[in-house]
Amino acid sequence: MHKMSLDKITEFFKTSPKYLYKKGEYIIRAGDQPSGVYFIEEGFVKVSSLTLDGSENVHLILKNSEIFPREMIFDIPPENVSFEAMTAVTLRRKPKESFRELIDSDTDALREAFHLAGAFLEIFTDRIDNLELTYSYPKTIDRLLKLSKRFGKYNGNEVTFEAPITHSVLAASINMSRETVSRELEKLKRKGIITEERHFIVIKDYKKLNEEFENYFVNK
Amino acid sequence: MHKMSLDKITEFFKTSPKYLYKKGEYIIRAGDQPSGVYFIEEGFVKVSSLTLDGSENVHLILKNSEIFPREMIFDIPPENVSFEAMTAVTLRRKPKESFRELIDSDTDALREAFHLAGAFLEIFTDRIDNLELTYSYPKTIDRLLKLSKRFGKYNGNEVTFEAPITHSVLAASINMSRETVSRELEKLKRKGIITEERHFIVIKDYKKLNEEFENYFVNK
DNA sequence: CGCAAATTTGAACATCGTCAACTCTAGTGG
DNA sequence: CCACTAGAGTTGACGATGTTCAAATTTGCG
Repeated sequence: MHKMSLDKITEFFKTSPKYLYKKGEYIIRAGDQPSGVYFIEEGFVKVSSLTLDGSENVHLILKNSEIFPREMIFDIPPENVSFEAMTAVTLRRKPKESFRELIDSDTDALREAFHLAGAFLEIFTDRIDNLELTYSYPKTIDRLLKLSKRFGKYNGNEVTFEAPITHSVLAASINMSRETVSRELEKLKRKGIITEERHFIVIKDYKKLNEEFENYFVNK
Repeated sequence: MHKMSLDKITEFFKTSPKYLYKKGEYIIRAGDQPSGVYFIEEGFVKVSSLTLDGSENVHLILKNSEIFPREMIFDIPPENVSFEAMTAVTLRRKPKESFRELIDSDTDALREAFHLAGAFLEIFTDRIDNLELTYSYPKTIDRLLKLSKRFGKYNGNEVTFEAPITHSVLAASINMSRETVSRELEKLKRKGIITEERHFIVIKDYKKLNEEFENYFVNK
């Protein structure tokens, strides 16, 4: 997300007890009534739903300092999504009412929440841009570039992801089959642009990855 | 959008001069520096971009009481999109600075803007849900259902659209070819669920359209 | 070491996009 | 009021891309 600090919101959650989740555990199951607003102190949370034909659909991966579920923060209808710990996760939780109260009474907190909304809009815009691509190669590349922005640790031209992004999570987030993702990543590996280490994708040459995306459309 | 009133924001724009646009005219061209924040008093505005391979991509259709561009409202990077009048359009315009000033100084206005953000998030969520569908038939139906929500005038089980949605706009908003949209609409027409009158789509049986969507996945 | 999860690979198949030719509709001007 | 034109929609054939299914292989971790 952006540079702006979320001091008031972070502060607000500091006083509540910690909740620990193990990798793979559900925090909220689709359809269940959430017990409040959650603040991620540590770890990664996968937000996903099942499509009508039974396949998984990864909407978003949340990281530390982010809050969920969205319907508790904004005035929007509840979404039918699950929240699952992708790694060991530490959360703080507050009742919905007290969060609403915070942003109703504290203008700074409201301003932070407004800012958060902007950040979400940006994530969604990225996601839409991706879904609009039709070919699997640029689509996969685009995803890697966006994931870098959100989860990448840069080291010169090399980027490592701090979140455990498996092929199948990647596929479910861009509406492609796992097999196709594997095939496209394979192409990138052969070109020496990425490698994979213990199921963690490493971008060896970020600049070249970018070029690879742009060049794709030149010959088309 | 939602039930909440946008009194403060509407009020704010009331004092600025009117701008009139004819059907087909550009309000902001992609890449141009917007001259301020626009408020739609009357008409429909198409927000679109050109994809890298040259095809049009309709992001959103804006209607009266809505404001644009997004980067003037939220702290997000500018988008490379065009704003085009789909019908005759009446706008009001204010400088960016004075809008920022409004939401910085007036908590009610900030609250309205926050609410607006929630509404946009919902629109985007709908759009993502659609883009995630893989088959053209349910995808087309889903689009019609969402368009009803935003532009529909209900009359019992019949819905007419107030915005001029051509096949080609429909196609460009769900990432399908115009031809495929035509074919899918044709199926719906044959089933008596929709009709078309002077290039305006009319949903004859909203309930059945809904069922048609859900049933699609039953046999799959 | 052994199991489960993750990935790879190949082949057959289906869906949708593209192209091209055609039809229909609405709006314009003579 | 008719002819013309541009925009919009229809239809059919074809091919490309990605999904699906299945079987084999690799990796990670207890």
